[in-house]
Amino acid sequence: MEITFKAINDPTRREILVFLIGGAQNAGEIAKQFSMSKPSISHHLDLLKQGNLILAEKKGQYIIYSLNRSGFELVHVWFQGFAQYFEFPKPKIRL
Amino acid sequence: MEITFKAINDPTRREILVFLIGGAQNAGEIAKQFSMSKPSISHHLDLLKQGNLILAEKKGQYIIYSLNRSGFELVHVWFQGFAQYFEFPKPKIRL
DNA sequence: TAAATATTTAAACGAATGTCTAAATATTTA
DNA sequence: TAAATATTTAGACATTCGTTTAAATATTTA
Repeated sequence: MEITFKAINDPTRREILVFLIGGAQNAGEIAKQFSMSKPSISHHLDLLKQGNLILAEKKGQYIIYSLNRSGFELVHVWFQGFAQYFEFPKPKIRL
Repeated sequence: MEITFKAINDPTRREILVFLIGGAQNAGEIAKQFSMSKPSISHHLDLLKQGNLILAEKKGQYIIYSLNRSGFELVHVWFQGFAQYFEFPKPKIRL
């Protein structure tokens, strides 16, 4: 849990997560989105992976990254206690 | 947003938040929960306040801290995008 | 008004973090 | 097999972070 919150703490890593909502991407494509060296992005990807927020799958010489449900679920569960405290309004329409 | 995620990143601060689910408390009572100096707790409370996760209200010589909806809402909204990504499609009802 | 209580502010310091460049590893292509 | 491509690992360095003790501020009580 500690590592998951830590992973979410950095703005670049949050941007990577949002970027991956659009679909899985290899490391190079992810790095292109940022004005930062590839090793830095690689390091961020590693932390996101450690926090179970992304999955890495090797495909030839590429590594494809995608969102990982389990990290998000962990944070979601933590927040549930507060959601109940505040009684966030439930959507009236089931989509 | 940056400061809100930062505030949530520290384990002591997360414990303070959980503690406050039980109800508002003054700084001294909060500090009692931790084996840490009062100035450290004071600093953590300051960061939580900056992140709009808690409210501070002066009551005589005490300062009463309570959970603040707005910080939690901000994080909640951020997570909504991912919740949608992971959610299984709901069956459509034929009318 | 002086002392006691509650809390914060200030200054210092080691540990953790994010970034870079250079080098290493793995895979594909010529 | 050698060169090119994709990505990571290693090492260095400045900045940020969490903690402490000491001092300051504010309020209440005797």
